[in-house]
Amino acid sequence: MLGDSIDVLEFNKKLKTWYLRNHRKLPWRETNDPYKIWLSEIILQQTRVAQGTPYYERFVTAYPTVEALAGADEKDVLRLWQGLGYYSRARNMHFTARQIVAEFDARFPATAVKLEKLKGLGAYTAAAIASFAFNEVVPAIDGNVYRVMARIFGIYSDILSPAGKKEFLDIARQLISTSDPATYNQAMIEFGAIQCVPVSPDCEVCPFNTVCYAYLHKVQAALPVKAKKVAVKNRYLHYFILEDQGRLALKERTGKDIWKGLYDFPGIETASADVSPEDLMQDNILGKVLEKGVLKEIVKPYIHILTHQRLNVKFWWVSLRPGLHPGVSEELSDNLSFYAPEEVETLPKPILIDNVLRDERYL
DNA sequence: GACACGTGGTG
DNA sequence: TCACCAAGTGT
Repeated sequence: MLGDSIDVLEFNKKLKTWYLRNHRKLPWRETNDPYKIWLSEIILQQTRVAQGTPYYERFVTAYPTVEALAGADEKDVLRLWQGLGYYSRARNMHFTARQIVAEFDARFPATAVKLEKLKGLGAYTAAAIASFAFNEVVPAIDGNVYRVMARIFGIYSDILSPAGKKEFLDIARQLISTSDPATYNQAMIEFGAIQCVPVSPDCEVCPFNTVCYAYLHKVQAALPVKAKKVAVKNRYLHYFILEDQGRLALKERTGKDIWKGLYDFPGIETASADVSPEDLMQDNILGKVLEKGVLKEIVKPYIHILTHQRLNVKFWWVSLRPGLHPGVSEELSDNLSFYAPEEVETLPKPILIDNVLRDERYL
């Protein structure tokens, strides 16, 4: 399942050897105290070690135990957190400290499943605490681990999607050392943090460079895959429905834009929802034909949602006077042609175009 | 499942 | 300058 090229035992041996030789000494690695491990994990969420370490030291000094933290005022906790960002981490941590004292006699639950029920502890943090403090055999998969796994095993699943996460988790469960899960997890994280770094990793000194998929295929930069959260963009389109005795002018979309290969109407795009008469008349098909026909604004605006675009669309119906066709289409545009209703029905069109024609009782 | 949540570092 | 990111979680 991991691919025939990589043996689990061998992988673990190499990883552990690398870790014992290369890992950094970090204060929260010197303890098995679940409270301190928890503190460090919360602080390090989406936060660099260099930035979080001073906060960890201050918190341990100010609140050495979960009881001490539970006894603090929230505003003092937030004050100590000041500058770290993501302040809900501090509020949740304080809330959870009180819960642990009140409900669990100040003792941390010892399994990832139980830990994950606590506020501020998700899958990663729960697994990390269970593993580091209680030696539970459960993979702690953070951003570093996703990167390491994606590259070594050539996994292209989106690490931000639930399906992708499950895939990584399934593989990690096969991979984790059952004899020393804590070191395995620390090693995977540390390996990602200082060897298998996001940008320009030094693969020449990597112990896995004989088996690493990303190295062998030179796709380190492409892994892991994180689906881009492309902002939905607003676009404002104005379509002109040119009608010549029942026939409509349509053209095939050929560009790199949306709806390639489908047929729609001529039109313009504007920067905002507002369109001035100048916009409509200036350098476009409507300007050329308007004097030859009757313009009817279709007041109802259409909203059409694409994956990364929100189209705000207005239609303008232009009834051309008889006798213009043929000839008009050639004058207006190369690929613009007039089609009878039966033909319009047959042409492939965006559903938006189909909708407006049915709304207008044309189809 | 998308989005908000913070700050400082990096190319 | 600025997008992108760094040991994620809650809604």
